[in-house]
Amino acid sequence: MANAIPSRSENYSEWYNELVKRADLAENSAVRGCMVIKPYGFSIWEKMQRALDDMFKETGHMNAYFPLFIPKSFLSKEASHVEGFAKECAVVTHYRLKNAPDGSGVIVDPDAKLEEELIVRPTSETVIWSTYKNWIQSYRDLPLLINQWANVVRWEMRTRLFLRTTEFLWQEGHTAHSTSDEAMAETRQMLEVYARFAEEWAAIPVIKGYKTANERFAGAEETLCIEAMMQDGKALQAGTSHYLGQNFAKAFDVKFQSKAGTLEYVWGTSWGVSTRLMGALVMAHSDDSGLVLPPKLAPIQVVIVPIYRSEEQLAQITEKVKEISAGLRKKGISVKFDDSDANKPGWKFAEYELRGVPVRLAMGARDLENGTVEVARRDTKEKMTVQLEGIVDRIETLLEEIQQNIYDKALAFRTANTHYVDDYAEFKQVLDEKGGFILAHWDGTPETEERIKEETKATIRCIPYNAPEEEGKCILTGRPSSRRVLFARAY
RNA sequence: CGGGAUGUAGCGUAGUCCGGUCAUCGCGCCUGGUUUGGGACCAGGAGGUCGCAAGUUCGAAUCUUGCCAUCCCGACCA
Repeated sequence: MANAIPSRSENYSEWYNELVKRADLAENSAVRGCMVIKPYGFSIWEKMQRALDDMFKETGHMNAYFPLFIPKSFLSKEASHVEGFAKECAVVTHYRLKNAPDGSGVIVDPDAKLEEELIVRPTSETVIWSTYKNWIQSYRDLPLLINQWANVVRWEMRTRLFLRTTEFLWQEGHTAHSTSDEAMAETRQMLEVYARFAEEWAAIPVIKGYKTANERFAGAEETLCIEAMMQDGKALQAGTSHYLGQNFAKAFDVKFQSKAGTLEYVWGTSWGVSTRLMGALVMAHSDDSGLVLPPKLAPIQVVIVPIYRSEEQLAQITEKVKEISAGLRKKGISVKFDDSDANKPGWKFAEYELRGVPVRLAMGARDLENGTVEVARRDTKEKMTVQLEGIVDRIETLLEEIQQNIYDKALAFRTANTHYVDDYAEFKQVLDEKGGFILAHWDGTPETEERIKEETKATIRCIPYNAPEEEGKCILTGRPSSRRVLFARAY
């Protein structure tokens, strides 16, 4: 192992950083805090986009595109929204450059100052609601179900590839409804979509729940989220869906005439997932040998490595491989045949493990003779030699098995690292010694939540949907509580 | 922005205290050959304003000053 990446146990965050770079997902760019998503990484993101986009369409949404720039005044219209977003934004103040008088390059032309500054969108509620005002007059115009795939900018202090970058890619859904109930139903529905995507595609089990008032999206009345556990026990918010009430409708004066003839403000939602999901994918499944990708999101699902001593042998192998590839492709399975002679088989094995290719086939002289092929699965690293007959069906089944196994493994890990705690001292001890999720009682006040956060760095990730009614006492104050909430240290 | 550290080839590094054949080594890259069932080997080769700018000196990667950048720890966050 000449090029081993750091191990998870030694230094988890270094393992993550190295893995993202070495597996060719992304790298830091020349621009502070901004990353370059490389082709291999981007093809995973494309698969995520495709899966999510299909689900959005199935639930009746359409894509549209709104401006990158937002007039500064828009951001002042929704009071709590400003509070949450006005701070870390990129601001365009000028529209022209000119040559520096001393020839040292270009400078901003001071005469080209904008009348009103433009904000590079940190999220698009404001531009979109200002547009919706023109689109909505009647209850017949509702519901309005729009999504946009876009980039946004948030001027974060410290960045990490995929997890927190200054510019990131995401999708943001923005819907408008004639009733509160319908908006709330939409909010829930989209959280379900996210949960289904996380579990069925990314193979990441998630906990669905409500954010506390402290953690709520700026401008939302209710924020729903899915929370995932990473292999270091920390939580990662994988998606959010917000019930906006009439906040943005009021801020942008978006009203509709009801069937009864009354004029009412519309009800809104917004929901989003970002390239942060890429980080979640890496941290949830991968191991010390590299990425472990769920087959449904893997850019290459099957790689075939020939092992040969002569050109004739390679030709024979290639012929067999063509049959297998054709069969796999017919089933929609992506295959790569790596017959480059730049590297030896051993090198290729390690390389494709690093890149997380779910299934590897190796074929050599031995196999030609016996009519077999070596099948290796990335998730368990098991290898077996199997007959060529029926190989395509076998691989198809194997891919499904791997998808399921990766999910099961993540779920087992989460279960093993979720603790029920009833005492504050134990709470701190579990956090420091074991990490993971903690289900504990909380008195429901922001003050208590804040103090626990300050003292332990743990936050309330969510109030789980399915939290059973249970009498208990707040771990900090001892005041009564009727259900447990989910605490964890988070990304 | 506060605290700490680091900038030497595409990447990772030695040398910096003590100025003088010191620009070192590994990976990668190029050429040719032998190899190929778990990260091959041999031979040859290309590649560096030592972060930038001043200064001290006969002489600076090394000393001084000032910039710039990056990383780690905080405050902020999808």
